[in-house]
Amino acid sequence: MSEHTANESGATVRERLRRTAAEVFGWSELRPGQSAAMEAVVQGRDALAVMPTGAGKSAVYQVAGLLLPGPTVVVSPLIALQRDQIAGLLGHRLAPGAVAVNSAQAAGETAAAWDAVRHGDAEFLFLSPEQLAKDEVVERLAAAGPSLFVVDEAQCVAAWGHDFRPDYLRLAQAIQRVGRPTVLALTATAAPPVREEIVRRLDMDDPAIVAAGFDRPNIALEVRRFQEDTDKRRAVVERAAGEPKPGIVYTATRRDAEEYAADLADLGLSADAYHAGLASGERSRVHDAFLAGETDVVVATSAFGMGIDKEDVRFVLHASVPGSLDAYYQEIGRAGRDGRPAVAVLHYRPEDSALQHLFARRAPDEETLGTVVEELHEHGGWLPLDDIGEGAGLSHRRATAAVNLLEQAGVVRTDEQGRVRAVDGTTPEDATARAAEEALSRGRLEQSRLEMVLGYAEATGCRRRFLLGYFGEPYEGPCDTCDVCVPASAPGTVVDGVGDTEDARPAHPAAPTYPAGASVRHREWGDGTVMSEEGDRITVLFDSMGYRTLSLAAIADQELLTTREGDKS
DNA sequence: CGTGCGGCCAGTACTGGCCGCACGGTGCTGTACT
Repeated sequence: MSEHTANESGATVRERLRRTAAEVFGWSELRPGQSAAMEAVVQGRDALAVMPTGAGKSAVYQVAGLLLPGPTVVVSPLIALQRDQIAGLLGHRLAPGAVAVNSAQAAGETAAAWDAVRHGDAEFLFLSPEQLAKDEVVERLAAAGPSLFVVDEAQCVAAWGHDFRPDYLRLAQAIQRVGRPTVLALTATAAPPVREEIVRRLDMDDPAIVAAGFDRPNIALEVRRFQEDTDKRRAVVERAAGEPKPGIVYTATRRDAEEYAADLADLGLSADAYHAGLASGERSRVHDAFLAGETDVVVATSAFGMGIDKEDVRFVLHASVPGSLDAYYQEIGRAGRDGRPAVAVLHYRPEDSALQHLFARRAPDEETLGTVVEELHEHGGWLPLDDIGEGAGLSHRRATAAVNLLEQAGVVRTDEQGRVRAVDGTTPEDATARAAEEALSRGRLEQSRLEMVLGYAEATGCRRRFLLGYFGEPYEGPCDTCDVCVPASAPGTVVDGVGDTEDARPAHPAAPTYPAGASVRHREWGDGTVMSEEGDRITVLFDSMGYRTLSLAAIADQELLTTREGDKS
């Protein structure tokens, strides 16, 4: 970053951003969230922007990247998303070059991309986190001197980094190695603890946090509870058939996706299944047909979603509970982007949460952990990550996941060259035990996230208030567009003066309350932050225990909670 | 943790029920073959 940008006044920066947005991209005005995030990064400050899709997240790095001297690196989880972003950029006549480096393109294309970056012909370089695990890629990038490092879909850091795509948890090291450019993390959905985790994992420095409003008032919220699996299935199919099209049905398993799609097709609807087990050709066909408006319903696992930029989705049904409200809000957020009425219905059977429990609690692979620990202690010095577990035949992914866990447990360190070693004074037994404890604590947090989903499903108060509270947004309610505020028996025919409505609202007791955002301390569970208040219960996010719901009566009786003065940082 | 499927038995000629076991989600990558 040059002196000249660092010394600019906010007003001058705002003006330059405004001009660039207008001249290069043709955007006549910037939204408050967009310009706040742009201003921060142009002035060299890290930023995390939590903005709903459609609020123009990409514009933040597109405009800011142009005002900073070096190239902009954009880490994106899917190659298809990288393509979309590049196509979007190249669509603007005056926009600078944008290239990608990934395994799906020919070697010649990759070589040309690096040339363009080296010669300053490409302002934007798109990469997966896995690319940054390669020394060669890191070295080339470092030589290009990037000024801005963007992590798009940053919720992936928290959601995928721990086991599925462990290179997400090594981005912080990669950022250091390419010269520590300013870091910009972008996501559509992230509850406060997820934001905190993104900031911590990317090692962001006092970031500006820009969070636009979460509420999507045109999406009606509904939960239906079932005892029997067959009743639930019938309800899902009937609902999907009955609602205006197009829509998405989310299932927990690939098999369910296939079965529901077949059931809907039997009713004469154009319905496609979508999941990661399909051939890639079929996946693109389903994806493209849906975007083109040729499909009534896509029935999918969580594989379907990122990159679905479709305005007129009228419903998102869940045939089974998702693993977190973060995932849930992300998925239902694909409905009603045109601002017209849409509906999100969660079909809930308590038994269905078993699968998500399993995913949340999955223990780390102890054998891999043992192998990695042994290797590091035997070697003693700094070891390139890819050499670890090589003899034992561990995949890059498994070895990286184990190293990440050990690093989080504080028994392993990484140097400037991306090599790792055991921290002095730790024994192998110690290392394994602490890593296991770390994994256990993470499992507890994951489980508490699932508990919040069940809390939402069984909420007796306004669902919108519950959801928004989870994302740290105070909301009074009633919303008049959820099944609690407007009972389903009389849709659209709410009569004024119905006695129940008044009674359903929480009383306002004279006793001390715990407003959302208050810092509290529990006798046993330590420090936490109040997330939401519903009726006679509050939900608190504890630093070490995850989410817990407490009854106000029990708190009062046993003097469980004290309010902490001031705020933790 | 819950579900579905294959195997088995019982004991009747087609089906029904029980037991035990395997399986369950998300994508990048590089390499070996056609």
